[in-house]
Amino acid sequence: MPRRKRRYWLMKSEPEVYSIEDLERDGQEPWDGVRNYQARNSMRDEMAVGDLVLFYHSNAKPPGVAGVARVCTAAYPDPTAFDPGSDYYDPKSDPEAPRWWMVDVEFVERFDALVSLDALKAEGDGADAPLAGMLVIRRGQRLSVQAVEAAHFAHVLKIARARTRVRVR
DNA sequence: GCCAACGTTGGC
DNA sequence: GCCAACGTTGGC
Repeated sequence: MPRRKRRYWLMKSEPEVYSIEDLERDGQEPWDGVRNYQARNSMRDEMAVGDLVLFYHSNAKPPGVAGVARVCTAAYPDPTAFDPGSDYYDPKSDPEAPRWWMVDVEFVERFDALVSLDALKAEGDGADAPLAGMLVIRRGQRLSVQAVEAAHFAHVLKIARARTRVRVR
């Protein structure tokens, strides 16, 4: 059986809650608390170990991609849904038929400079732009776990690398 | 702090 | 099954 092609993702986190620096420190983190069905479906049905993730800082000044993570577990039921003491408790999620699923992600890299939403938008403006059609730059896009095209993922890395080179020289 | 976008809920 | 009301996200 041919190996499944690696997929690419963008996952949002408010840095005040959990940042790329936190992930760098911790090494690995359970991505619990997602309570949106589309995001749940992505994690439960489409993610696989080894997939790469753009780690996006939302509700930040400025917002943008702060680094890269990697999916490091298969999907499993989100235990916070069963915990009455958790902010993410969902009394309608039954351990026998879990409603909410999650994966763990591990640290890969922290960009030297944030690739800001403005920078993404600047490269996504126009039909032939490198990031044209990227979901995160669309106005009103709230989905916290988004699929990213391989070419878009590569281009975001290219932006980050270009900045590093300038900074380091 | 405002508010556009949009997902969810619940009445019917 | 429609849709108005409501709640949340998240940029600005």
